[in-house]
Amino acid sequence: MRLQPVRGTRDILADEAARHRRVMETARGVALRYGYAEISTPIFEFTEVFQRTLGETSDVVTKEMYTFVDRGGDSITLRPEGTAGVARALISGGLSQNLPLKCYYEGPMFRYERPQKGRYRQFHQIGVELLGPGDPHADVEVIVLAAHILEELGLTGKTVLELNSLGDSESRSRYGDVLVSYFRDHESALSHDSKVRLERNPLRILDSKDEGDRKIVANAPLFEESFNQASTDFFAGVCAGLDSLEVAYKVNRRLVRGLDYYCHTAFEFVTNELGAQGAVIAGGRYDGLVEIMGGQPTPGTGWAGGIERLALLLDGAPAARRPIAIIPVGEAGEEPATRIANELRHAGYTVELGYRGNVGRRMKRANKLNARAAVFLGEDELARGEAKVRDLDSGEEVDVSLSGLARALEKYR
RNA sequence: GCGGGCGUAGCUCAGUCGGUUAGAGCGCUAGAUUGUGGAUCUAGAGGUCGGGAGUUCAAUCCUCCUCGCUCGCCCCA
Repeated sequence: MRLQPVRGTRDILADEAARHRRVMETARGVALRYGYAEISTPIFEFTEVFQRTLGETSDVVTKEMYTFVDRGGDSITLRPEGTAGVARALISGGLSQNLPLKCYYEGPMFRYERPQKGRYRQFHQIGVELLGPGDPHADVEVIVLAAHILEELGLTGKTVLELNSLGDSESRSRYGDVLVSYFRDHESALSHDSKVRLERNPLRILDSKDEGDRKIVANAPLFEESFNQASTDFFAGVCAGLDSLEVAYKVNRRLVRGLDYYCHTAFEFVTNELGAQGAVIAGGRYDGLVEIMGGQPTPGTGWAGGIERLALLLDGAPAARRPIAIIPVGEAGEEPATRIANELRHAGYTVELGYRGNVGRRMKRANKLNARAAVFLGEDELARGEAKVRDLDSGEEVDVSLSGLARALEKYR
């Protein structure tokens, strides 16, 4: 038996768990204020759900999916991202009768990749989807929502919003042709990786990190040169919306999307503090997705954020609550201790009850847990129906009647 | 999937140019203190030196394989 977590998975405990929770609670709270309702889709779906929507040639499909055949003979895949499941729910749950659908989700995703800092095989995402509206206001809303979450997490200064447009499907496809023919002329000078991209995903050449590629890319035709009027107007609308709300962004004409269903808006909130894993929140518009899955054509826009990556940017763990330590003194205190701890917990206190050792040991433990106060239950006090309460910051001690204990501890809550 | 670096106690790390019982600090357990914390002193527990194979009289150290971590590439949150 191998006593280690599977590669790319890990146990998340204590401080790190607290940071994750802070990311999720902050995101959920902000999303609710924007009218987004929580949705929880299954963490596995029929394989086709992801195969169809992610595009047969994307890396996610060809080499990164956790796929297996279940006992009923169906091909099942652990979700590598959240959008496809939401789109599937929209169709199979009849939610398209009640558009717009505004939802927030959080939970684990799975990709079979080589782990790195901020990248795991089981990782966790928060995300929102806005299905129905096909106009730039919707894109502005989800971007502003993301910016708002980062603001509440105190990460505005550590991230930059990069923005681009891929144009509508007509413009994107025209641009694809122009781009492929340009790169064909320079094919011999392209890196090996980019020669492969040229066949499978030419847009990806634009954000290649290879020096030689970058020189060729510098003179490549730009997206907007292939835009029709509608695409130009759409992007202008998004920019205007962000401007009016004073959300800072940087247009990055090389920003593209790996997944096939994106159109128009593409954006990423990036940081330079996580090495190669710069993107902490990324998303865009995916008007063709629902139709590809067999539903009525439904525009959509949204994003996903990496909880691990966001948590890594957070400064410290949120302060743990300071408990009240209950300390039985001698045999006589043992039974009352559990009873009083129970009462105080029901009264809403965070209570720590040591399990063994003399008073000195228990005090050391209380101190290590950063307890705010200690309640001593000794034979003498109990005989009088009292307990001794010690303020662990000041060292001050007072005797308090057991019946008034909960009230007396109010200032240490 | 490709390339580089690294795996010695719970944590951070020494160390052995191949040689007997592998060390430190912190942490942990206990005592000094059977009714009072943070300090101090004392004692103790804790290691298949990541795993396997090879070379050798002898391997934690050298070689190979493997697992894991890490950085970069691919791709992506």
